[in-house]
Amino acid sequence: MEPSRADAIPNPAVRRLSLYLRQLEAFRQHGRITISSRQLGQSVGSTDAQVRKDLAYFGQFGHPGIGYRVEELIAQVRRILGTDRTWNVLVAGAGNLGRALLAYRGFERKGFRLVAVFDSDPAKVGRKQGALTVQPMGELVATVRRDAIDLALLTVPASAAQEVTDCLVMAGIRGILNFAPVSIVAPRTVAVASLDVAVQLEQLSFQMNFARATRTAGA
Amino acid sequence: MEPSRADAIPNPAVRRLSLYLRQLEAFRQHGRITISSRQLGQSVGSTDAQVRKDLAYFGQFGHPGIGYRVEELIAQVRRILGTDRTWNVLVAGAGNLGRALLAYRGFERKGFRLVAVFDSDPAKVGRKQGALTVQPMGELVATVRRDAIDLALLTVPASAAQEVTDCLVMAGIRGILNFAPVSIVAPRTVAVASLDVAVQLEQLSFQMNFARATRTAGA
DNA sequence: GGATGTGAATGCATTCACAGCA
DNA sequence: TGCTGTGAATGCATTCACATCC
Repeated sequence: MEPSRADAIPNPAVRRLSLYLRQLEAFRQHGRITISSRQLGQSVGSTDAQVRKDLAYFGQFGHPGIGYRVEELIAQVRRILGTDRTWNVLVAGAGNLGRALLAYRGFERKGFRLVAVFDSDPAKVGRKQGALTVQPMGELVATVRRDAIDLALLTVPASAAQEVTDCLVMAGIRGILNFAPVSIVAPRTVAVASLDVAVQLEQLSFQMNFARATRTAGA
Repeated sequence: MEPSRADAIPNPAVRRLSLYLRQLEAFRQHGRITISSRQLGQSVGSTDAQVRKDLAYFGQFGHPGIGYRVEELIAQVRRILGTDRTWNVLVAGAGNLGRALLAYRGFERKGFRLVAVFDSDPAKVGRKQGALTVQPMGELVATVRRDAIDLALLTVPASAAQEVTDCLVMAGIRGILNFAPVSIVAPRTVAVASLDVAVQLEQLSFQMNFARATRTAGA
């Protein structure tokens, strides 16, 4: 079905897939039934050829003369990204950011369910955080296993990031989204992505100096 | 000094510059005086040649036989990124995320000072948020001018993102970091970067399906 | 010896442009 | 006619490898 060798697929293409999906969902909400590669590309600041090429890495989803059927393409892209299922996610770190993420009700619709929250601070353990209760780190392994948790949002302070990462890896987590402003190291069997606000601000700062705004394509 | 045409500089190089800076600050904290391109590259998961090439776009900062002086290179990179000064930043949207960002004390050190917060909800206006008081949107123009604010963190719901963006642009903001899970459009004179948690989770999801973890280089 | 800086070579990603289908 | 899918051509970014300097 898909090319079995994922390294044949340009990484930038996968990033754009997420953006296409976001736009497609917006188009669906507006009642669009079909959409051309040109329109989809324009909506994410890209070209028609780019859209077609990106999608073609994974199969033939379009209909010549018509374009792409919105509903159908959403399903395909979700399947490709692996969000045609629900991933269970934990939050490591019940600070301001962790709590803000827990309160956000938009992940479920995207295929991610926040099912647990952990903190090493005894003062925070036991507190209710929405529907969830903050658990001590000691329960990590058991909870990950019991609730079949695959992903972690790492929202601890920079100083604790690596230590907690190691715990997550031990517990069997397979993917980590790191919000701490440090690099973390994990075995290559564990997927890691990072999201550092300061880094993005620096990119903006640079763009503002050289007015040639090259527009950082969404992340 | 720098090449005057910023489009001669690969965009990925600028992104890596931020990561180098983060590592350099860590090395400084550990007391390192000099560092080689190899060591710096390794610390961000890159190669020595890549580091040298990236830096060489902006000048000659190294010392053959020695490497780079940490303190000196930090200063240079900050100058390149434009964070050798302090940018005044506002937060648009005093929801959970906005408040979490306001509470974070790490931006100042990086050259970004959060100086104002706005919300359209009358119930939130007037509330204290740390040192700041939530202001109504109507005061946007005046405050941006008075406090010389250049950058905005956009933390409003998706449904309001475009409308508030338009207000920010009107008020004279020159850069926007968008946390809402939608594309926003702004004049090309305004720098825009986006930071969508769901998008990053999707990238992780993809990586986890094709175990060939290509490791999303920090953002 | 141990580093940098940099042209040249390679490898990727994007764009072009067109055959083919509805 | 309108649109996709795709080889071929282009353009960018990364890597190599070496002259150069402390």
